Amino acid sequence: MFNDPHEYASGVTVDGLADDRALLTQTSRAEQVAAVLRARIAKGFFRPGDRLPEQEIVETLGVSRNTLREAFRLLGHENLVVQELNRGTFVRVPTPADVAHLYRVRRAIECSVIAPLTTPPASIGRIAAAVEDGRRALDAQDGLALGTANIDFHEALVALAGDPRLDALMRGLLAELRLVFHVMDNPRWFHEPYLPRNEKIVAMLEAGDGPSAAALLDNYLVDAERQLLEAYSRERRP
Amino acid sequence: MFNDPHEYASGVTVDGLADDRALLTQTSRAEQVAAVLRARIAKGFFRPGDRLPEQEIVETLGVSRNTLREAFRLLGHENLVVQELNRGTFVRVPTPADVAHLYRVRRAIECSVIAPLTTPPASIGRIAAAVEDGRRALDAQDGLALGTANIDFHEALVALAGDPRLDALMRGLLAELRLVFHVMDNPRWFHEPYLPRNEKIVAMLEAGDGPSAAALLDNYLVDAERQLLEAYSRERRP
DNA sequence: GCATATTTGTCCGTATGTATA
DNA sequence: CTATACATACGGACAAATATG
Repeated sequence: MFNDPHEYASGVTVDGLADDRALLTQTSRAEQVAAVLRARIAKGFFRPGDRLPEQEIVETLGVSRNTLREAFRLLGHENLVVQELNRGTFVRVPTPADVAHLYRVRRAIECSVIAPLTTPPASIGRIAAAVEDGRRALDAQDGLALGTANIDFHEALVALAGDPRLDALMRGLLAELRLVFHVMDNPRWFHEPYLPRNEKIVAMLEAGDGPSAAALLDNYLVDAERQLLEAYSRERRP
Repeated sequence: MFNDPHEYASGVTVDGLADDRALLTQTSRAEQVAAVLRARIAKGFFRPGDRLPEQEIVETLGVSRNTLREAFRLLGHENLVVQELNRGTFVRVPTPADVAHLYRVRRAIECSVIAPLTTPPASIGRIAAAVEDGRRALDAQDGLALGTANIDFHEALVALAGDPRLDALMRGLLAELRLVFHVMDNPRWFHEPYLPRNEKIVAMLEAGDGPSAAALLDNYLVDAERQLLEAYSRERRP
């Protein structure tokens, strides 16, 4: 098929196109398995502290143990699971120190993205849309959707940098933060008080005032961290 | 010629690799193997673009393919190697976009650590020591030691946060940044102009003026990134 | 504390597919 | 086009550590 000369339309150049084939379908089994497990963990099907039994997962997914173990290594490096030698692989149970770390990095990253802005960013639509989603979720008393909208908001903020690797870093932080909420008994309305602040940040960005938006966001995240740590140490199951 | 296994690994040396087998004794085999390869990459024995031949490494280190593949997954997740499906594992060749990303995160993290400081930090000794090491290296015309001292300086800065996970994050960034210098022809004296700035930052921290130190560091890193990107696109081998 | 069953850690053999000379 | 070397993935094996009764 790729070698059939009739496949080529005259006048069209495909020079170097083959180099990009790697971008199409090329993903290893281990990555695919990791993606499946990552999704299960994110949705809370696998809860923090749960052991992930090799044999059972191997039989369910129809992959070999070696492949699954490669996937475990990936997730371990993402801090979504911990691998205890000769004991197995467990969904990570974040410590308060982990929470502090996550918020520390979030503040540094998110604020550094918006602080330099002096004009309204072109792609502010996605940010505003996330806030509106949050408002609708709040009106509909949908705590889960409110949490999702909040995550979208912060991912959209970081996306302003136009740095795909920064997006990936942020996704990892938020994925880990999700574990914190899965540990808590009642995380539903945690994000409620922060929706008005999100709206104010959008307004400041639309006014081209990045520094003020960053300052507000910084305070916001400090407050959120404190509130979360209080609730976390109170609610989390040992 | 066709049967010589070394023919495949043209440019890759595994001489002395067996010496590092002593490191294989503490945690899981995969982590140990990853540590060995990480060290080899950091020191430039494996250069950016080099393929890491599975069979040869397996034979040299005396571990199974499965274990080595787990180690490769770890290194891939650290962005030190790229795994091209059915082609193999290669030491990563950073792009200019990667350099920009690394400096973006460095600026955000490092500045966020020292900006809040209002009193001289207790553990400033390690920072000052790194600067002094740099001064000695410069006097001794030792470019390699100068680079090492510079890395120590920045790691010590981040260590002020007292966050082990932040230290690990920073180590990863600097490990990847090392790849950039391994690609360049003459990175030896790149850090020279920044030693005086390091000294000034130490002075500001000793004066308890975190915000000024952070501002200086931010400018510093912007300059370094620009200079590095210029030199990188000029010097890097294709 | 002991014996047993289970699970993990690691290695090996092998079949299949892919890329390259 | 063929041949070859290599990577991918699977399955089986066994020792070691852990969990269980």
